[in-house]
Amino acid sequence: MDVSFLINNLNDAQRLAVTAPSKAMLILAGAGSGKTRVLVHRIAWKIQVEGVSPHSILAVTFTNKAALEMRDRVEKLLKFPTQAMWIGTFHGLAHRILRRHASEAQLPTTFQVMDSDDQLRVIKRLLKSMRIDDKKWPPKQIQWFVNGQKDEGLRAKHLSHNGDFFLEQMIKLYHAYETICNQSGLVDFAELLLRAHELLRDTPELLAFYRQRFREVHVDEFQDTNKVQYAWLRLLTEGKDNLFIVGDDDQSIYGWRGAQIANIFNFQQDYPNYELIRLEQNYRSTAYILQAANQLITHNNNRMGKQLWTDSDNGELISLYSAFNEQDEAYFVVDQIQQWLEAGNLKKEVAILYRSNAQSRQFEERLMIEAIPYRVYGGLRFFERAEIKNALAYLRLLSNRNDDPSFERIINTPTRGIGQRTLDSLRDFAKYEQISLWQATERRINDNFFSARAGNALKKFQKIMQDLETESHSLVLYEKVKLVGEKSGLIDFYKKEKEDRGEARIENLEELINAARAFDYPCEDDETLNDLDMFLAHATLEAGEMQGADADDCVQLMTLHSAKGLEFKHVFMVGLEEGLFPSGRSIEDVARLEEERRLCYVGITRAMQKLCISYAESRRLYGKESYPSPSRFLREIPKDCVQEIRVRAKVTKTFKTIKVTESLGGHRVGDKISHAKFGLGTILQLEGEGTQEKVQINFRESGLKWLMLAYAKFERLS
DNA sequence: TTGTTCCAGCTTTTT
DNA sequence: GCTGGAACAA
Repeated sequence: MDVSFLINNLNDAQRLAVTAPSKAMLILAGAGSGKTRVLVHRIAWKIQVEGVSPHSILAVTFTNKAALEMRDRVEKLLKFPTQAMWIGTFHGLAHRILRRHASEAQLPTTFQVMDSDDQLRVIKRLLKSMRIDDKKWPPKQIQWFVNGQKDEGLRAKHLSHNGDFFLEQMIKLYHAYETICNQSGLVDFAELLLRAHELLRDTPELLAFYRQRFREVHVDEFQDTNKVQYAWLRLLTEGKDNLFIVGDDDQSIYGWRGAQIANIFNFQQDYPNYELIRLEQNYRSTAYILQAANQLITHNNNRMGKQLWTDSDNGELISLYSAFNEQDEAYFVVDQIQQWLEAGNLKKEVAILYRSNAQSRQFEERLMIEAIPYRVYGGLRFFERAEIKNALAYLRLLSNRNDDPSFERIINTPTRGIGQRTLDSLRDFAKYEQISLWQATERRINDNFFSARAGNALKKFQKIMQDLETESHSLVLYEKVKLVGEKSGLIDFYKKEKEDRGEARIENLEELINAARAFDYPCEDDETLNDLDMFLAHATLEAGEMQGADADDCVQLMTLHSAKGLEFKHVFMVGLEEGLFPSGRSIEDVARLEEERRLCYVGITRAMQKLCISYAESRRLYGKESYPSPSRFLREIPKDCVQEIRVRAKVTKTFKTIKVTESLGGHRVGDKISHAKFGLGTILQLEGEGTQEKVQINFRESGLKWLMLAYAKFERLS
């Protein structure tokens, strides 16, 4: 059989990686070097050439998007279905294993997955019930602590405080949190991984089964794995060394959420016979862009070392724009986008990348004014909307009455006259009797504990759930979802809301029904899982996959983090200022600063043809004006890749209200001055009034700058 | 129960 | 400077 199509279009390094025998392989794949391609072809090669059963393939990614893409491309390459292969995210696969072996993992068969929002609610509730001051013990911090420990593979019982009061309290809370989760049958994201690891570690038959089953284990973005994820991979492949990992230490940008680049070194130690292949040929960017990226990243010490190269031309110089403030920056960027579009290019080829979400607003406003369609990534996703989460909470409670967080969420949504007092009483009783809120409600109703009013309200709620139970029994999934919308009173409730808002919510609920109708979970023959539970888990694990097709031609706005893995012909990297990028919180710590630099590296390497970098000399941040200095990363990019851009003539249009004058505070255009920091220069423009007086100076050493007259330290040379 | 007001907090984000 | 949550009054 002719298998040349599997290797024909690969370079030498890629071909080596694809055709290497089954053993520990470390593929260091630079940005744009075709790593997904290698993974996809490798899987296809194993099946097509070496006769490995699709059943024996495991491929793990971090995002659903990446998993989907891999599945898609393998399918296109091999031209046969990929259902039998386990291709998915760490969390998705861990969930799958836990569902199959729920009882061995000490979970109820109806266990559900909590997202971070649910998790935070549980913690807040917990603090209340333990009468702990949430000012002194911020819920976010506790969440951070718990997840951090779980990422490290540690449970509360493994931790000791050694007399440290803070730790002691944290451990106590961690413990209490574990108890609640277990009672309610809830599993958070970190727990999925931890439990799946413990399950395999402590159940030899299962471990043996999965070790035997997965002959080829592939991991994408390995630099982002945390300790538990690595331990899980290690369990599955120990002894057989059938672990094929692809990663790029220079693109590790998730250290703050537990990712350990050290896992690459651990891998080298744990699999001493590993083979290393570097993919250094870049097929994405022009030579100038690559040169900038290469040079920037050499400023990091903690790296394995890698030099990207390309066959392509130098391309255009990287543009650098020094904006006068954040509005000027937005004006400049949108102006450049218009030029790009006038030249006959597409909107979707353009991306604006920023460090923090708050920066998007200026660009949105400007794009809106110019009527250029755009799309902002991030923000609230479909399954995270309040109305959707409310409907899902009814479904969860339907599946599992012990799900207290869901009970809390909907007991009075829509309002049915169950007030704080009633709830507090129920909570206390449930806590005292160690039963769920649902059970507490039942018992209190039977005992006629409450006043007629509160009691009736509770009975009403109880009846809703009972009716749902009996009526939904014979229904298919989407009909159940539909029924919940009606019976719960949510639809009626939203109908009464202000028109726009309520209408949108009802539309979303209808969309949820559609999602349920279309839901089709990957099912192997041996799996007979409850479709409602699977749908609910899907909603949590793939909260973002409902977003519309990105086929629309829009300018793309996103953070640098979410740009990883994507590429655009024209990239704007904005806000390169000390304190913003690198983030002020990372400046003091070398490791964190290096992560910021990698983030910058990721940003640069997203660009295929044209890269524009900008910074503002003044920026409004948290309501007050700041005067940041340009990012240190700018100095780390070689000068000969960069050209400075000036478009003053156009930009003054934005500042119609600003008075441009010939002289201000005794200074005149054309004056020669000397500045304490920037040295000698000439005044080019003066504008503004009062405290907003600004002066533009052309410095001999450091070029054009706008300075605030009130702050600037310079004197006139006569 | 709802609307108002005040106050803290404020990278990055997937799962 | 904006937002979300909590505390408070009507």
